[in-house]
Amino acid sequence: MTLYDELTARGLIAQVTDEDKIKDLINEGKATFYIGFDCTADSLTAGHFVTLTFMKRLQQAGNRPIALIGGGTTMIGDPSGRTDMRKMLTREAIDHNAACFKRQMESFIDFGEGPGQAMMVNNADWLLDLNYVELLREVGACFSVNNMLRAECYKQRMEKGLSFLEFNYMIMQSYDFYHMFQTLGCNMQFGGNDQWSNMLGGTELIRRKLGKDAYAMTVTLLTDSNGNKMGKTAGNAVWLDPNKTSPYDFYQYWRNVGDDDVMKCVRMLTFLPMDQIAEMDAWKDQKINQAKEILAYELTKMVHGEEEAARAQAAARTLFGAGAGGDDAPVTELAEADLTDGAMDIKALLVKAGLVKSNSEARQNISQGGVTLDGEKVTDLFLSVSAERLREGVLLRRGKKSYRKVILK
RNA sequence: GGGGGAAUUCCCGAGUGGCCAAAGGGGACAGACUGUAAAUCUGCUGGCAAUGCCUUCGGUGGUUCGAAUCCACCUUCCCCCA
Repeated sequence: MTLYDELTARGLIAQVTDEDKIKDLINEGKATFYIGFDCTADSLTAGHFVTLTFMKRLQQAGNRPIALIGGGTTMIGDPSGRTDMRKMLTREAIDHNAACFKRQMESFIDFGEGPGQAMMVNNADWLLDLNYVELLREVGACFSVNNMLRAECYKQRMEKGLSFLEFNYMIMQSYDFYHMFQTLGCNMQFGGNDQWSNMLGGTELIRRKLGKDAYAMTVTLLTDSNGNKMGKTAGNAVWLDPNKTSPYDFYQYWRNVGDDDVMKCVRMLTFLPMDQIAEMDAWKDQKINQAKEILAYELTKMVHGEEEAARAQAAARTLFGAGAGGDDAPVTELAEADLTDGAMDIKALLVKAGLVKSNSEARQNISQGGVTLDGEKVTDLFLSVSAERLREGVLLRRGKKSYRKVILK
């Protein structure tokens, strides 16, 4: 099975500019492809996951990835899929975020100087020095505003308002491709499907300016069966940084995907062989939970390593299985200073363990019967837990899925 | 350049001097039912030493016994005309 066929079978390819050329290019490992990252946060998210694994697949076939950090474009802000304007970040913040991204990417992508090894570049290096009038003459002339306004990415914004700053995002992104095509031999751009129109801007620019062909390929956006983007819980991103989203929570996110979405995720995100996936496809009802476990395990392994994945899985199994052991539970340590009169109020304990945000929330969860302490339902809002008991460690659980071991040191 | 409008809690959106911690919906969270799923139903949704107190309705000042609501200025956005 060729790489392209596999990508298609996995449902990863959304759109391509020239199917035959691209097939040939990537199957033969002849592509030098770039993908842009808008570094608006200090960690990649589960939303970037498909893209990262896609990059990895391409690299494994001998293609050379270029990870482009949008140090320059982040200063403009991509209006795609947004109804509001992005915050503008300082140069320092962007640099910091870029460094964080690279560290995380290194567990997927092989960076280095050799053939096929990935490189990381920052478009601030060329965008920030552009001269306005020169740019207008050089590339501005190649863009039709009429066409740009028809682009999907601006449609939404046409109703809500689009600043000239953001309108230029497409031009900057196109310029990136044009620049790297010439300086790095980058012949293909790759990205999320929401980037399609911006990407076409680049191939178009290269054709007009240089009379050469460059290609673009987009990856299917990972959405659930309701059409919502995946990789978010409660409006917050699921981060790849273990300090922002613990390996356990990361595992749980995938363990809890809807029935209708499991196999799609397995296909798109894991590196399991296609025949194994075909077999899993037949699993139904109760057995589908096995597929979810495999999905969660595989992904956690990729991001946090085998050891963490095994721990998260063991923790989940004890917690949701028969025994309420909890030896693998995430631990919160308390100090004597956290106690008042040699004991701790149950609400304070919940807050301290990070299971709830405030005492009020704790009160609510308790009165709704959602809190258990060592497996026993807490009914007393003013329950006080003694130091002795805390010293031995208690298993605190809120709702079905959040729990923590709390121990006094 | 001229004129008109808007900014409300996580989001959408009501409220136009006290009855407002602020309707309604969405989302989130908890409970029931389940399979750690979905759907459904119920509860809940600013904070706290909690029949009370504190902070919140773009920002800063002001009027008033009392302001999300009125006034002034500022910021951002939208619409119409040029």
